[in-house]
Amino acid sequence: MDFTQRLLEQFLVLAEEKHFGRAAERLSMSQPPLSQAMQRLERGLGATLLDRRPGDLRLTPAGAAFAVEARRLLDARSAVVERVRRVAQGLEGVVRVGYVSILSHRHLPRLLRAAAEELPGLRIHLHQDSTATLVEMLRSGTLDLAFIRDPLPVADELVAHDFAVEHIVAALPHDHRLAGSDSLALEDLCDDDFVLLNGTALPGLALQARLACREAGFTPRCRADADDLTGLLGYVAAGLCVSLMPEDLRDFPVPGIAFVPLRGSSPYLRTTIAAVRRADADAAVHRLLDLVARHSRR
Amino acid sequence: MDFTQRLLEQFLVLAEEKHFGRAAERLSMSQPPLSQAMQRLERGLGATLLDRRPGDLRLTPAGAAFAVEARRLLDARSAVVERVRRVAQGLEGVVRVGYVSILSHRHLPRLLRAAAEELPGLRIHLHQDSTATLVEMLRSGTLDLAFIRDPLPVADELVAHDFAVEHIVAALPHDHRLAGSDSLALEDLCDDDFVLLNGTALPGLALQARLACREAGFTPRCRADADDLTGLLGYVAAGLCVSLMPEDLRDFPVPGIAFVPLRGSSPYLRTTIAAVRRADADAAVHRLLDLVARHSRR
DNA sequence: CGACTCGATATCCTTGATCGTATGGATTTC
DNA sequence: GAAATCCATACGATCAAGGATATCGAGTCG
Repeated sequence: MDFTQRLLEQFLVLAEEKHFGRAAERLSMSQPPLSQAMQRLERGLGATLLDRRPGDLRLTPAGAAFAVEARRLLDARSAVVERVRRVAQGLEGVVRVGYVSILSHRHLPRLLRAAAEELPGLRIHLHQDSTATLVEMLRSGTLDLAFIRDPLPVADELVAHDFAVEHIVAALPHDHRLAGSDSLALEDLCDDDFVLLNGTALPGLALQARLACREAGFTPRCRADADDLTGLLGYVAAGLCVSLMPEDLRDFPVPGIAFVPLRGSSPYLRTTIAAVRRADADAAVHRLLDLVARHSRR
Repeated sequence: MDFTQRLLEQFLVLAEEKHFGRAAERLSMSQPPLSQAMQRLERGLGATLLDRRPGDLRLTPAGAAFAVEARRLLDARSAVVERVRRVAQGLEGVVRVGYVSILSHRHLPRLLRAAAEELPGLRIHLHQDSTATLVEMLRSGTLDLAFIRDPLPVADELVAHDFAVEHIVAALPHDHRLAGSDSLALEDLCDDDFVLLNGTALPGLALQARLACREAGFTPRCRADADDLTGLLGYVAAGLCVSLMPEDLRDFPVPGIAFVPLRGSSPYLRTTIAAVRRADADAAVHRLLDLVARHSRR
């Protein structure tokens, strides 16, 4: 048995009207084919739905049950159509987003808020990992979108979109002579002991910190190095070194550390990009990417 | 768009196989019509469901969503067929049952237990009322089945089925000379003061009590009468009168009253019948009626 | 480059769903 | 009993679904 939309509709109208003639009229058809359709329906279901007593047509208990279920079937059907269309348009769905740890502090919550407001039907699965792993997941299809540091390793299959720029600030011990300044020039620190990343965890930052110093005309005297940011923070808080860090860290006050902006910004910034597969046709990904573009810091 | 069962099935098989050729084979058809069917489906939905890339066919997000929904639609559809059939066969549904108060104590629980066990899909709506009202509700279609006292008032549209017989017992004050007996003959009470129903509430019992006395060869000296059973019980418990009552009341011990069976049973009983509309085609009612017949006390 | 794979397209056929008009048969109503 | 009402039946027409075969075109692989 195959309930066509039409057949269900015919039954429902008849169940309302309880009169073949009137029902047929409402359905813009003549009465006999309606009779036949109802017979087909009853035959297909193997149950009598209508109690045809002369002068007053009623539903059998089975008919009454079917009227309820038929309405539900029709509703379910149009809900399915609606849902599929929304998914196809990217208004509903799941996007798997990867990001590097730095991003989590300020940009990601902002983005998630915007997405929840603009694309309430979208569910975003978050995954934090290293840039290299994220890129691999993106290529293999485990991720749909990744926020990573600027140099996109393999550009052939992936496309990058600017997302955010982030200034580098100096991190000084509280008792440093410049700790109270509004800003400083990087060369003011040329005689200080530095602690910098050794490049295993955040190669972008490690590189750019050294580049910035070279541009300022000196090679930083590195008294120590560290695997990650917490290592840097430890050295600085201990009052042993100064360091260079992403400005976002200022949102997380660390006892004993002062963050001071650098004057002259151009080389002293790092950019975060949103990368997606070039061939990705997922509409939800593109909606999200569009939102990312509109909410990106330029 | 009209999702035929076949079309959904085709899509689901294709979504599993991810290969037009194999899917067509599993569907016992050739590949081209399957291609066309999927094109029709996509056109109808207004969304691309399949990502046809050479050598590997995938579902788009919309396609994946539709695969889930299509499965649900098919399940819902067969569930509807199943449910309608069960209702048509009387295995599921609602039966509105009326009963007179006396019945509630012993027979009704027994019946409900049996129904819950044998016809678990059946819901029974209970309504207690007087015989006259029940009969009227039955005729008007507000009730499907009614348990009432033997004389069925209007037999033309209704049919009666024996259900239970109930003996009449003597109700004596505790200090009555026969209160301790195992049984007594009604004529032993010919000189006692009686309290009987005046016939407004339970005309059957009122009548049969008097008939029983006449058959025993005396007219009861009525010191009082009452509207209902509680009135009778009051008089008897007060030690003022004896009375005649349905044996079921023995299940509810009343302080100060002794119930003593009567010897010679034939006239001293009342029968409860199950009445239904003669023309009722509701399968559930007939299932229940059949169960009633099998569980009736003969 | 040629064979092969795989889905799309072209073309045709069959069938059943769906509708129409005309009519029959049962019941109610006046 | 005649008229009216209401649903079922009979019969014919149409059209789209659903299928088959043959072929094309794109991409893959040895």
